[in-house]
Amino acid sequence: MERNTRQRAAIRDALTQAGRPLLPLEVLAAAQAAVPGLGIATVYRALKAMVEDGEARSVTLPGENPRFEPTALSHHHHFQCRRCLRVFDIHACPGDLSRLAPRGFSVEDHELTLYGRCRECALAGASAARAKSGRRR
Amino acid sequence: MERNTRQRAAIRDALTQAGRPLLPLEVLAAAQAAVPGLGIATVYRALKAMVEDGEARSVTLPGENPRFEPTALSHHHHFQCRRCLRVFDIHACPGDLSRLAPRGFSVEDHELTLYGRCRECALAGASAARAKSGRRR
DNA sequence: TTGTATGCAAAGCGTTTGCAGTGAT
DNA sequence: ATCACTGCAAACGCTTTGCATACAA
Repeated sequence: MERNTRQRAAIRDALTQAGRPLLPLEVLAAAQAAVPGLGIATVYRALKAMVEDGEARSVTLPGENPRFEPTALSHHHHFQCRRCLRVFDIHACPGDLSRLAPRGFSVEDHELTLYGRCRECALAGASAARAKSGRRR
Repeated sequence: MERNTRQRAAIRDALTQAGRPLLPLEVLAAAQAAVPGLGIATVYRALKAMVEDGEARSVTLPGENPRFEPTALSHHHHFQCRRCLRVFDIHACPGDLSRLAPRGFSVEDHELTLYGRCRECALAGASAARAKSGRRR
């Protein structure tokens, strides 16, 4: 039977309060605020258990280690900024994509990641370009 | 300057002839047909160089190690079968997705993965009740 | 009391790197 | 003759696991 420990509560809270997918080390850091002695192995074990229970899922972007997020979130996608590398949740969806698959294939699910610049980095890049070229937008 | 060695030729051939993204170990196995003594470190180094040259790119699916494919392929996406876990190329694209991003965000690119059943596994699943004859590969 | 959960340290695994020898130019 | 490339093995970083202890139930 599964037990309610301070550690698991802290880990669960860290995930739900983040608002973005977290790396195991980020979960550790956040949860250690509530449980100082928390070890990384416990984080991995708890995350694994939560994924198996369908309580959490992992999100893996190319070249990055897996991040974790609560499954409770409604269907959504991700945006990674190529400048600051942060990952954002996107609460929009292209909808049904089954028409893209070859005939005979059945599509059950999809995952979409957008790449580009987040608002902050788009502004930073724009002003950098302005300064460099000596022109204004 | 970059040199043309048997090893790199074999690795490049393995990638271009596969028709699907390959794991480093799969590249090694395929390329060893041409260069028996080939080492895994050489594969990693060659793949890294090819990615930096824009000749190849890596594809990472959740819970899987990175796979590699030639960049020469036109823009496409991937389909992973949840039964046989094989990854297929999809030569279709939902098109412009910039409307999905929050305001202020600029979208430069996107990556899409569909999940479901490939043709074979869809058929196998349908007949699984009467015969346990599901074949992979 | 019973047995799961925890923390620590060691082990695993995929990937990277140092080094001396090899081979393309 | 250079000097990038290669193979081997050691090193690395992230993740998992073995084990003795702590603590929910």
